[in-house]
Amino acid sequence: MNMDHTMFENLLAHIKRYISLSDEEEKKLLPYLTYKELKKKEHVLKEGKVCTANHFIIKGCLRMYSLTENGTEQIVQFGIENWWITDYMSLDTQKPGQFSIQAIEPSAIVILHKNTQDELFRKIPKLERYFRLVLQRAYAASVMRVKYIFTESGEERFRQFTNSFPEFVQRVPQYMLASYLGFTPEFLSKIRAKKN
Amino acid sequence: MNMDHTMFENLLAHIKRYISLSDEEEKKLLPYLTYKELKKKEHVLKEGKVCTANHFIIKGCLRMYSLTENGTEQIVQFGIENWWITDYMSLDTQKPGQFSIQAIEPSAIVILHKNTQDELFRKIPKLERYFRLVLQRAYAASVMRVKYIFTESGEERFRQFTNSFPEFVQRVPQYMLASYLGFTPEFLSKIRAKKN
DNA sequence: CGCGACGTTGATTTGCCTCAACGATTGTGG
DNA sequence: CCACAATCGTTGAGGCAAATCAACGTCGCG
Repeated sequence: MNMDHTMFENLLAHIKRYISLSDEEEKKLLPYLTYKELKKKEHVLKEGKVCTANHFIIKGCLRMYSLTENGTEQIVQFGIENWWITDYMSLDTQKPGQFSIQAIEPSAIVILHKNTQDELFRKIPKLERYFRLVLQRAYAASVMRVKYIFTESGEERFRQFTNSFPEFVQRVPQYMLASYLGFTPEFLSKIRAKKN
Repeated sequence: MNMDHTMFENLLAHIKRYISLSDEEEKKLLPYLTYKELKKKEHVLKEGKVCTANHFIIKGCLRMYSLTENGTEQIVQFGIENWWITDYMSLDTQKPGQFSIQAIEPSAIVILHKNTQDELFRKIPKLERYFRLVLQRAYAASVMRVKYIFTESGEERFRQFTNSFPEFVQRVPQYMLASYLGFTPEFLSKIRAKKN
């Protein structure tokens, strides 16, 4: 693990997009963060476990997913650089959750532990604002997603997603993209065969 | 309009579920709030307009929806007593939004205006925490909803929703419930005809 | 090299939609 | 207070988007 002091720079830069942060506040913040590198396919959370942390992605790509009755995996969220990813439901209730979180690529994350989070927020109350804004955007995006799921066909959603995130589509296997968009890999394959 | 000082009690009580609030802070908060009563079918936001406020529901029931290409309405959210409802996307970007918000029943709301919101948060920083927690729950619920949309059939989603919110199902017309759950009124009617 | 993971293609099936016609209920103006 | 229209829910026939199942090609990796 490459433990120099630049590990947290991406996160600090991200925070400063939303709020100002003095050098002193930065220093206070760092002890609450843990840096971790993840191998491809490594999990940070497994379905049925209590979620104990929030995860900021420095590098790489993670997915949050859930097992369905027929044994397949349903992806509900992807996370890439500069995104926070966690099971907020389990994190909030501290009960076993329904989601697993796993690295799709070799990745690096910063971990913010639940058990010290409130103490951190007491020391740097501004961070409440930062996370409020982060969550507001995440929620807005999630509501938009529900709208698209209901108003657009699978094919339309695929085309829009590809147009919006062309570089991301290259990074993940097609069967994961299909799962995230809510249809089967076979169907995605047929869409691509048509117009291409 | 019944303008006595109890208008904001529901909201104050809701805030105090998440954070403490002194009498003095309460007094500082009140000037930033506006109380409004809504007739059935009255709008607080129309698609294509910039969203300028967040809305806390004191009484009644509202829906957020969007017009589809074929002219029908897609409901993306319901709100009842003690819920905040707004188009966070438009509220954040201050660009025209994709959603309308309308009272389904005669309702009463408290309005928190965007243009004074930051000033309020500067006076009572604790409120950042309150909204962070509110948004965290809303986001968690939205992610769960996406999961159910993808992993359960329409019929299953209807049964689960009915079991989870039996009293709410009574309050809204079936065609709105069908829209929220992502299928047609005809289909909902056929589900009910089966097992009943 | 050989195996397992991933993507493709085709045949068939199905969950839900569309369209249309028809009761029941609500509400509104005369 | 009634008449009539509009709104809402129901039912049935037919159609379509996407799922399922199965077989096969290809590539990367141990």
